[in-house]
Amino acid sequence: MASPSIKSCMNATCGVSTSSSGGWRKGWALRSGDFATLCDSCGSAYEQSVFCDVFHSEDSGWRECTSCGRRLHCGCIASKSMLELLDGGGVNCTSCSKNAGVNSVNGDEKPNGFGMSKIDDVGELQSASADNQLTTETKLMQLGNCIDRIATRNLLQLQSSAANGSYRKMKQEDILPPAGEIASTSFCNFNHISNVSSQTAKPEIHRTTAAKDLYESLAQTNLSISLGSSLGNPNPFPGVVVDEKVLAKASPPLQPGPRSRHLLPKPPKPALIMDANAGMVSQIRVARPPAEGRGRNQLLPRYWPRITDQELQQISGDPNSTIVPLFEKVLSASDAGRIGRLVLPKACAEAYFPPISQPEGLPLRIQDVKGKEWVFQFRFWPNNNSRMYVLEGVTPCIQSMKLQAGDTVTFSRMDPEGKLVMGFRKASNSIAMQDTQPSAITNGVPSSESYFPGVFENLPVISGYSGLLQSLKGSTDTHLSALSKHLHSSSGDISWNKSEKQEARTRDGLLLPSLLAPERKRLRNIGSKSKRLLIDSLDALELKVTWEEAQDLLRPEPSIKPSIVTIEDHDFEEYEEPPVFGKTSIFVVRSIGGQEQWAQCDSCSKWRRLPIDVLLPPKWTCVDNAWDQSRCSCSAPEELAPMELENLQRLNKDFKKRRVTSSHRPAQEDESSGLDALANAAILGDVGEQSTTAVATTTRHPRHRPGCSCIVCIQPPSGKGKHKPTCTCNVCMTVKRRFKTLMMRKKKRQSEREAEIAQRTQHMSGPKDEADVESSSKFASTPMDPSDNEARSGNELESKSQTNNLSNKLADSGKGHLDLNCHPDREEDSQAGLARMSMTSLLQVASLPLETYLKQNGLASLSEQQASSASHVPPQAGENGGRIDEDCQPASAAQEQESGGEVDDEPGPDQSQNDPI
DNA sequence: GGTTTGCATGAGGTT
DNA sequence: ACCTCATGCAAACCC
Repeated sequence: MASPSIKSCMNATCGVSTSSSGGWRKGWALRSGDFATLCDSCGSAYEQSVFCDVFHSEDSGWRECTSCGRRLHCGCIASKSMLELLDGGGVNCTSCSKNAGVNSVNGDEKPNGFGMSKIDDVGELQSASADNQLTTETKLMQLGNCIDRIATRNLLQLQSSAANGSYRKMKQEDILPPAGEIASTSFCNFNHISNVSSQTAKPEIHRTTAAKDLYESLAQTNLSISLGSSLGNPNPFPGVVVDEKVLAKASPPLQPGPRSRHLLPKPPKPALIMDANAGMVSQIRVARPPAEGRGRNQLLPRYWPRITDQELQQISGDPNSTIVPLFEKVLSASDAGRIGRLVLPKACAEAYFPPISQPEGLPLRIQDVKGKEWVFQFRFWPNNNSRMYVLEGVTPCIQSMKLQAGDTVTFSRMDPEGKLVMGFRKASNSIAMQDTQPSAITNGVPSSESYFPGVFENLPVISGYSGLLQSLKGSTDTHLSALSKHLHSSSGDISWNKSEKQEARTRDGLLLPSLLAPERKRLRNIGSKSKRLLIDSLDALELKVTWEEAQDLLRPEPSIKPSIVTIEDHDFEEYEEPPVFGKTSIFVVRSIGGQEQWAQCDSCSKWRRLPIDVLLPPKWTCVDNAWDQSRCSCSAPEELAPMELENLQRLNKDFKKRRVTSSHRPAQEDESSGLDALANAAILGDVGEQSTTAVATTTRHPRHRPGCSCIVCIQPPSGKGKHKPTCTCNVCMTVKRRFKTLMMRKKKRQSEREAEIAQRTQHMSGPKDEADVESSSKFASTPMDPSDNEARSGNELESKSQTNNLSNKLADSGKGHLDLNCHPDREEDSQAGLARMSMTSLLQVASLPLETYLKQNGLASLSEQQASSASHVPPQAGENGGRIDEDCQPASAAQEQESGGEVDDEPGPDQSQNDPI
């Protein structure tokens, strides 16, 4: 009961002195029942020496009457009005009107061990009185509870203050009471539990609901706790608004005091249930110092559970169960991997999980939010002079929760039962964002992603919490995710992420500024520790997508011509200026009309023809069409003929589709891009006017515009080389065609020669067109850059020259370009200078003759095919036999064309595709 | 050959 | 300087 104001740890090696101001002792945790005291610093227990004079302790959200031992949940009980805090640190229950005396601790506390002793009725009142009956363990737990309560009280106070609008900027760290304080309490429970061996949680207890509730409550609890603790206010009154001053003062003391070393043998303590301060629903996610646990002090802020008060509140919806947030951890790649091992923070493991002396550890039963119980092997590995704790067999659980690296797993304890509850929070972007922004406030609600502890540190706490949603990505979401459901419903402000919905995460958290600080720290820690995660998670994907998209929009300055650099016989474009962003457009090359650029209005979606050298801004509408007054309004009809429009749209659609797909199958898609360009070009040509060629935008490298057929762009990405037999990417198609072509050629060589001759003859007339086409195709190929578009299709060489500008392209028309596509094998093909023909020529050929050819051969469908899949390989390989060569060689193309049907047919669309060879 | 298990290593963080 | 923990690695184990 009454105790000296100052006590020193009797452990000679510790000697930590603590003062009991207002009944609050720093560095000491009360153990239940026996009145033993644990030194938060060294973990030593002194059963006889130190008595806690103040038993008024209140776990967050819970208050215990020091007189009658009744426990009141502020959430369910109207609150503070029901309680009366005593200066001495005691709490009086207004219902009994008894003075809080010293008594305290007695049994009221509910032992929470892990499933150990349950004090069932946590509900409103628990009679501590029963204490007598309580076993020592129970008592211990109670003690722990007491401690927790104390912490709670502080928290409550803080909360109340917050509620009152007296928010203060507080850094969690500062504000939060030393984890130890709180932790110790809960801590006790765990230990206690462990000792008891009743680790296994008791299944019966309210699972699902409880879990959810718990989570929520936890969140709240934590918050409250953190607050309270942080405050460290001696102020007993929860309801009382705490002055900033007080808080400030409090905070220091509260701050984590000496950390006990894990190594120190700490007596198992019963985990205390942190009662959520129901009354205070804070939506803010706060890193809450662990309520109990011997090692709570030791816990790094990053492991502090971050649960919003709301969450906790909701979780604790069931008055009978209290959720005590224990700790959380951001899953690392290893944790989320298939190994099935979840590395537990040592401090957390030792503080909240049953003590284990053998590496084998013991099975730990943990219930997930859904109420499903999982059994993990809690064990450790000797590591240097320390231990590495792990939970084994977590894969199923993690998978069921769909967790991945970067997501956060939260461990809480459901008090009455002492059952361990596992929650999670989707990190999604969070990780990546951690360091980044505080932002992400959607509709006033910060996205979980935005949860950045650090960010908000300085922010004033909003009384309602609701206002502040900070997304600590990791933190909040985790617990919340589980609770999210409740939260959503309950508080519109905060949307908890359901594990499944990443979206949710964004909103979950409201962080108290004060708490935020710790989070920040935590974030820092996390960031540093899991840098990989940043990239691994969804973020990476997002980034990738963004990048791809960006690529599409990257284009060289229209007015800038690249310089051609030849490296190992390959020409590459070099631009002095960096690429610029612009709206994706489609370039169409018309044999007759030259090149055209088409862009779709962002407003009416109509396609408008633009000068080829125009570079559109990301957002472009008809109104911006300064080049065609007749179509500078969305009301103006579309210029394209139905067929053309259809093709154009199809092309565009394909392109987009490809892009999307590419994101998932980068390798293939990318590869095909160049070919596709040709295909597209061919398609357009087919459709609209035979001569038109459109090239879808694709770009693998910022400097290689869409349509670029350089070896870099055409090559499959390194490491991706595996293409399924059914792969229809341009590369594969090309290869196939080549093969067929070769075969075909061998068979028909002679006959083909003749045919070639004939074709060439035909071609003769075509060359001009080709030239146009080539040039055009180049443009076309590069949607982005008219100039650049060397036909993706193929020839880089040509493309090189072509790449430059349209003009250049035109001029170049593939002369002297090396055809990378050419097969060394195909000596034949390459033989004639035909090889040099280049993709461009192929394109040309393809575009014009192809159609005819296709029609002749019934290939008309090609265009369609292309439409369906630009990369589609023409089934008509047979015919293509010659074609294959085409791909490789311009010559072949010529041949094909010449051959008339053969070459042309495939070439049609395919050719374009093939061209890339 | 693939997976699991246990330990070792070392970067990063904390004291 | 020390501690924690994510990850790598190899032996053991399993299919």
